[in-house]
Amino acid sequence: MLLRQLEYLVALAREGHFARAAAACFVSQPSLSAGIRKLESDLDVPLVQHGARFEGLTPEGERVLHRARRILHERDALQQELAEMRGQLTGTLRLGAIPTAMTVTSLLTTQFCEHHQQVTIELESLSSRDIMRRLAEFEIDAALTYLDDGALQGVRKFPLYEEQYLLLTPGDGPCAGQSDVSWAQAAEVPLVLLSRRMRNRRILDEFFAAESATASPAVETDTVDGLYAHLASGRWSSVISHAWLHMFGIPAGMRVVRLKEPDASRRPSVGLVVAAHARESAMVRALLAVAGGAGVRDALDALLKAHLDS
Amino acid sequence: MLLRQLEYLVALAREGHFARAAAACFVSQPSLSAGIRKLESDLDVPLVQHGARFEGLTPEGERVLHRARRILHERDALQQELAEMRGQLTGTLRLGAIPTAMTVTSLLTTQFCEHHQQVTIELESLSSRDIMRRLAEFEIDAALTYLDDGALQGVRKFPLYEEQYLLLTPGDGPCAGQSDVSWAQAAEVPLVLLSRRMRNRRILDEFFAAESATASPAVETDTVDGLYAHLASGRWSSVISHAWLHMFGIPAGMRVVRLKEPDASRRPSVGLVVAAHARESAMVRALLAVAGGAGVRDALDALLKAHLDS
DNA sequence: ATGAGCCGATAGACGGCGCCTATCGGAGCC
DNA sequence: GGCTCCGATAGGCGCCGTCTATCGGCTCAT
Repeated sequence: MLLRQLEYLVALAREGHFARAAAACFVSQPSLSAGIRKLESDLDVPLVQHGARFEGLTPEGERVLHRARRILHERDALQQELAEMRGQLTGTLRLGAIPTAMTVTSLLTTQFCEHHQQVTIELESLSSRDIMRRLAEFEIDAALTYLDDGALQGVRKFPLYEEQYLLLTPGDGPCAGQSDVSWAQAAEVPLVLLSRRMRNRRILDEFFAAESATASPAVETDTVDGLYAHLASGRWSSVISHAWLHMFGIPAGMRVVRLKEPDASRRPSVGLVVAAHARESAMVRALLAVAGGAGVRDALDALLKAHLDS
Repeated sequence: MLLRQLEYLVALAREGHFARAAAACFVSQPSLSAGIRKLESDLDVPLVQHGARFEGLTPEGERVLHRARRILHERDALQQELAEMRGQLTGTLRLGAIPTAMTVTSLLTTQFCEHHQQVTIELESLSSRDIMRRLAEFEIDAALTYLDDGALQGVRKFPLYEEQYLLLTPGDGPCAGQSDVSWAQAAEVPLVLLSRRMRNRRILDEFFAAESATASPAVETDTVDGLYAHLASGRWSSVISHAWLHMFGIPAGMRVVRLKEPDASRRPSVGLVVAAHARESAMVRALLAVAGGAGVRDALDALLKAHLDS
């Protein structure tokens, strides 16, 4: 049994396609095919359902796949550990983030890159469900997401900040002059919001519902930049997270107004999650060290204060 | 990096000797040497301190060694898992036991062998410290030892029985007719006991001390069979665990007398320990399944009752 | 129905490297 | 100084992982 063959299996399961998996492994398609068959003969068990096309793994194949991921992860951790002993981390830090947390990743990555200049970072926008899957399959090292998600199991959580909400509204709009607005008020203005499929939106809807209001956005989109793109027209308002300020600031001609919180202690917590089994990865340890000292919460709070004062 | 090379490294660390490690891997000495050097060049780090003789691993080597053991263990677990899916476990169950628990292992192994006829069992007598080391280094799957040992860390415990103590004494001796004896009384008769280095003996000494008595054995030995060998002469008595009855029974011309317990709730607990990381090993799971249903405690209790009644 | 296109398996050749046996160089020891 | 033990080196063999080229079969559209 060769580690290479395990890589083939993992790639095949990921790509669901022999030729693409081979390309991902930088080998020819026959090589990958042969590797899989060799693995099958070594383990004396069929791993893939052989047919005209790729039709998934056998039950045994799934089990082997799981083990293979663990073995390969151990190997990667070994190499990272050695790199760490040499004084510098190398390789790739693979980060995921839900779209609404994407904006703050730079607060982490810039500091991380300063400390570990040999590391390249892969940052991917993912749904919270995908984050869990990718963590479990060793395909990302860590992710930024809401921490109060019931589906977060088998992970370790590291809070970074608590989300606060602002109404971003045209300077000449009805709410622009107020020091704060209620959620019910906000529901009355023309809105652009994220899609209902997204966790951020569902949180907002809960706040609206708490004041017996319902938001009826004119536009729904599934990315934060898509949302801002619409705001630029000056026709709409939106409810934004204070964490987004640091990325886009406040578009020209607009104002932010704080949304009255029914209960400040229930601000949704956003933070890093890492697989419970990744505790011993040098890369993850380095990330957590940076995250611990990054002062994300304070930086965002200061930014919020500055924007509200202006 | 090849799995084989990791095996070489583990073997080398274990044997402390290139030629012996090679023999353990069933390869020639140059092959093992080459494998180690290849591993060093692949990882680009020296792993062994190269000198005229083997002088230990480098710090990096120790780290790699640790990872190597984990990787190889994952591989073994994979193969066991497949064997389990085929309906029968194969391979080797590697068990350790402290000498005083050695006698009861057969209660587990016989049942285990019945359920899993393809599995061979390696049973080794080990000190409790060695048990911890071997578990950590993936060299044994599980072990029988005292569970109230402070050094038991990073393991999962599964109690099997609580040790009760008996005075095994010549039929014509002073205590033979009594229904029970105190520890102070027992300290007065000529004794054969286990060595002070052994945990069982230290437990006995605590019981003696609780009655302000001190045992002064005429003979100390470090194996249970060595102890029984002396008892055969009919000159000595000994304090035995009730678990030993099932192995040696009661030698001809001798009697067992129960030792009065100051506090029955403080009987030392004996059980299985497995490495915390071994939870997902098919072999370990099978062992625990057998151990759970073996009724070791009841079997030993019944045996004790039978011998005391006779 | 038939041909185009995609997918995975097969054939055959090349080359790396893991393994062997045989031997060497060096350290420690009577 | 010779003996012994240990690990490194030399050189050859053979397996197998890799490649390119091609085949067989399925799906789908014309």
